[in-house]
Amino acid sequence: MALPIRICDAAKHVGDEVILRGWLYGRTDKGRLQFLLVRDGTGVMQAVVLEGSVPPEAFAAARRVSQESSLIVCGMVRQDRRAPGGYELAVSNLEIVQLAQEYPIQPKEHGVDFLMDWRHLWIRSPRQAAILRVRAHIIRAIRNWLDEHGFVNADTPIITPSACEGTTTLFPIDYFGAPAYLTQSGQLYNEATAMALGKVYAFGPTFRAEKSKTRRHLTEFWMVEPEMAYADLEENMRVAEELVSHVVQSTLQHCQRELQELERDTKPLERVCPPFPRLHYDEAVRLLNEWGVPLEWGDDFGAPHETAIGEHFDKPVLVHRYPAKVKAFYMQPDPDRPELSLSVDMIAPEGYGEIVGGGQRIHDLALLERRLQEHGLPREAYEWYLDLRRYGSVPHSGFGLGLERTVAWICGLQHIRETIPFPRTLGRVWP
RNA sequence: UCCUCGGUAGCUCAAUGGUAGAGCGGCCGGCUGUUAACCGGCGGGUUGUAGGUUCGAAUCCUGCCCGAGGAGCCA
Repeated sequence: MALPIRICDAAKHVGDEVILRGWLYGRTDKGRLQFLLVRDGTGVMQAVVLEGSVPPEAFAAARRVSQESSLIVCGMVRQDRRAPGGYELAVSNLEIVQLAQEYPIQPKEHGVDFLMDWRHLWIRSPRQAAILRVRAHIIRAIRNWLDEHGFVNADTPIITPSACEGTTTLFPIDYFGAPAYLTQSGQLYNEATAMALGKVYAFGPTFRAEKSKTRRHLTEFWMVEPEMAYADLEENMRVAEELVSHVVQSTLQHCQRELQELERDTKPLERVCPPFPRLHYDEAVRLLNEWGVPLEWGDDFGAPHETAIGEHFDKPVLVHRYPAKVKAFYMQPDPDRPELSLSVDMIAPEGYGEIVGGGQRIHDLALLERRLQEHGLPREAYEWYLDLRRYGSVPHSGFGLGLERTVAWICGLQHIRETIPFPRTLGRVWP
């Protein structure tokens, strides 16, 4: 009896009578011979329908089935080097589930705006589906590594009460008449859960109302944010490089088919293993000026600086000890040079920019209070955060890894908007 | 917010002040090995929008709208 199979398992069923349930991706009409490209979410397979080998009504269906119609196809799997992918289905019967209307997306070049308007259908294309499968694997790899290394998943709220660092980059919402905001980071809460559980991570969406219009920005994106009690900057960097290396190697191992579909050159990814180069901020400034990308000591990196650093190394680079004034208020100062912070950014190779930002947090109550004041932040909003320094404070560190930037890098994509099923960017909240 | 480029058929584009076109998709017909097939036929337009210049504007000028790339911004 014929059994339903998934196209990704077709090679295991050569000679078997099977059932494919999917959608018509494409076709070639040769008259008495119909080549139907059927996709089922796991892959695409050619189904060959020959007049006379199927009931007349099934052949009629094969002739009129339109792109993206849903259909169920029965037949025998056979190996044939003429078939895309090497396997095809010799069809014995076929049934249209729903005959699709004229499909707007053709298998050819389209403009970005057009495709984004049809994003709910665009994700059916093999390339977009491959990206989403890689994204899913990367999420799994991140969770697996953290779970296996003693981190407890403790998610932080998406609705937050106060505008901690100014309201311009926050999306305000009406919380039963009171102002509230969508989170831009779970970090402050992670520090609380880390004091409760030792090593934790939050993994969820974050929101930034920045008017950024670049290939690296979304207004809604996902971050994984590990936080560790009793960890210093060095341990933080070790965890970041091991996590990123694991994610890359695991993706190479499990997503060969997808990376091939994306035509990703995997050689640069194969090199991604510990240790990553570590670059002191002082040294980074010196090198950038040497390379002709001027940067004054004390300034933060812009896109050209990140690109230059990424281009000069064949692994992600850990840039550490940025000047305190370009980093957040809670960054622990370098004990030897208080004008520097114990901060770290990881810059991905191949021009993909910053994928990790983090550092060691201030654990001293008095210093943290002083920093809040210096940054002009409302103390009342941070009382609970200051409590973490009143009740068993310890040195601690953590970082945030941007999921979409990581997916874009590993997949080798030109734009971050393809890394999430329904991207939210400046000027697009639809569909 | 700034800079640059763009907006013509469902899609991808052409027409460089003088009759708005092609390819693809769709529809009809043909073909037993196609690979974004091929061959023949058929439909498809308020040239983003509002003004201006001109005998005449898709084309030149101005405002606005929308989009793309980049910058700034971005724990």
